[in-house]
Amino acid sequence: MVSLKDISVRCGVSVATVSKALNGHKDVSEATRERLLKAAKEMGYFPNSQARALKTNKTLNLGVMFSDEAGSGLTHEFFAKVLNSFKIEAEAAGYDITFINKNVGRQKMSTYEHCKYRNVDGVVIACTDFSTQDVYEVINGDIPVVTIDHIFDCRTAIMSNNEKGIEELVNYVADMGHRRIAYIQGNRSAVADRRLAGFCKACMNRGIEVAPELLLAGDYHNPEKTYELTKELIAMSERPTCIFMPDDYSSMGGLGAIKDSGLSVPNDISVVGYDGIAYSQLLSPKLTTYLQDTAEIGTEAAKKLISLIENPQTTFTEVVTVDGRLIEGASVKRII
Amino acid sequence: MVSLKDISVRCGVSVATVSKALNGHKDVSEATRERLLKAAKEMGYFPNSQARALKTNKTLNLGVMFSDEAGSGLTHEFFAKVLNSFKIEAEAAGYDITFINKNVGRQKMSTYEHCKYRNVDGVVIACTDFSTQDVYEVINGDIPVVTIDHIFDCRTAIMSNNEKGIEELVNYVADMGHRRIAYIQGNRSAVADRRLAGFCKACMNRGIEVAPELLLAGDYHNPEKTYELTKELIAMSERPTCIFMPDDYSSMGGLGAIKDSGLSVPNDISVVGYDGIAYSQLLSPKLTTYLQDTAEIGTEAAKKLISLIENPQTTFTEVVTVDGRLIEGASVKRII
DNA sequence: ATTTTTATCTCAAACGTTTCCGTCAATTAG
DNA sequence: CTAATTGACGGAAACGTTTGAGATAAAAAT
Repeated sequence: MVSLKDISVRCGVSVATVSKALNGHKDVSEATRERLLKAAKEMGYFPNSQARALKTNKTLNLGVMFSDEAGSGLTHEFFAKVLNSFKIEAEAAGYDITFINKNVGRQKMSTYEHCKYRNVDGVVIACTDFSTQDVYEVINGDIPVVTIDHIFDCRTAIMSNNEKGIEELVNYVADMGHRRIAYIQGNRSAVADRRLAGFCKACMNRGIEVAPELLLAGDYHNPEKTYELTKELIAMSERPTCIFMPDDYSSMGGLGAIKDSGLSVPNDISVVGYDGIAYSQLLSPKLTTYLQDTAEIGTEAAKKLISLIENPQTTFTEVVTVDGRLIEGASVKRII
Repeated sequence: MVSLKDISVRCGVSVATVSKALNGHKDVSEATRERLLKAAKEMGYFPNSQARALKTNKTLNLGVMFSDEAGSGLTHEFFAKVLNSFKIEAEAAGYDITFINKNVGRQKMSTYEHCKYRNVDGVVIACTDFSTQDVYEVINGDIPVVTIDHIFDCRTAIMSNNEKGIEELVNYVADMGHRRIAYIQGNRSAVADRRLAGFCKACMNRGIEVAPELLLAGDYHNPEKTYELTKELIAMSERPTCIFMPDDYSSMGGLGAIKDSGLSVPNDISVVGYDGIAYSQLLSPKLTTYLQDTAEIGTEAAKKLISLIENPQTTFTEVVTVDGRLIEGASVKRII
């Protein structure tokens, strides 16, 4: 490994000068700068990030805390897409991203401790469960943090506009004439709460009664559970004309239940999903759903985080709301 | 930030002793070790990974090179799952993983240069295109490397058994009585070649003619293209009784084409996919496909890479083949 | 009682940077 | 012509570790 020193001896200058030349400081003549740059290139020099970080306390490294009770963080399409755009934006700004977990070497440590150990410049948190000790520690630590889809006091959050998304779907469905609408919730979480709030509010605005028996407690990303619940709904004496599934993926289970019951979508019953994943538009009929702007969420998260890091004095905690877009498929039938 | 020095002054011992105590060296008495450990904990000490790496030349950090012409690396379910299990295994062994790209700070650099800069202990490469200059540099560098689904000379590779997968599918389909089988290829790559080879070989073994007009050049992960090609196949005078789709995701396009033509699966035409993604089993009929053992691939990749890193002298380059498993759905009809 | 071993700890260099401060010559100002 | 300014560069400390070689004292062996 070729170091600054190697260059300095070969060129007969001091290490300090080489460092300054390569980092574009002004107190080095143009002539020597070029000479040193040339030598550096010839010798295949690359800065040692560890040494640099040791001195500067900047690692140009962003931690990603992605957890999920199922442990399948990356397999989750929403997370994967958000992370992907986060990564692209971060990389464009010169930051690397590394996953933060709970052990390094043989030692166990908390996520926060891990962040300190690696000296990440900032952390983005995207979890299904924000109520853990691990999250709490990071939130209360002194590393810049951005959270996704969860609001903590005094921390910047990027929020997918869940409330608005559901509202738009309710309005759409109401416009199609539906009045008896079932809603299968996701597992209890801030996101689920917000969506439910949006549902109830929009129903109220449209004068639609929210019948308790049509408000089912389901799970996100759980087609099996959704299958069961959909069966229950279908078996009702006064069957709903439209079902809100927890998300697109789960809706596959719901659609299966409907098919297995000898009914068809949208003729016998209408269905809407949530997320706007690719598959939803490959089904027939295409699913009417709400596309979350995952690209924008990830990009925004990276931008805000980097801004917090690089301009700590001028950047303030804020909540960024990212709207999505209703995708009109063919899974909702006009009944009026 | 509390350092070894802080502990040493507080406890009245030398920095060296603290270091040794905390790292479990034997030349420190049990009494002082405990005293130091206690102090370290109380003071909230955490080792500085940069300083440590600077000395030891080990970062406990693994680079991940995930590229994809579409730039959608993480969104790709196969990649995401492999990466996920890779991550789990690596973390269990105490390694972090960071994505390697082409710029750090304001500077542009090649992937290999980036690896050197970050001093990753090893790199795993999973790309759709292995023929780039960037891959070439890494392969020819001096960092331990494991590749996924591509074989380079003198480098360990983890291979999904594509040949066997297709062979099993052909045998299954042949057992069901199909003789006129269409095969939509993925885009030109080592994987596509291997699958095609498996297809031809198995057909030959079963005495099935591989008709050139039934061998179509398609794309992986491209439902639209697959839609078109399936339409072409359906329109043939002597229509195939079974179609091999490039992969499960693409097959959604093919299934759409069949439905749009007023035909049904599997009654009018049989279909098989490849990958075994979750969605394929939520369709009705369920897709008959080949489940790649992504968990094993990722786990194996991490194990081999770590082994190369930690036992450079006793570990040799090898090719690990990971078998998958045929999933019998209901998309292939028995016609004999 | 002397020597050897063992256990425990310290010294000090090294890893590759960055950066403040100082030096020295050349240029400009007075 | 002297004094002040500027430009270009070097010295050296510092960041937080690790580690082999030495030091010291206590224990064991002779």
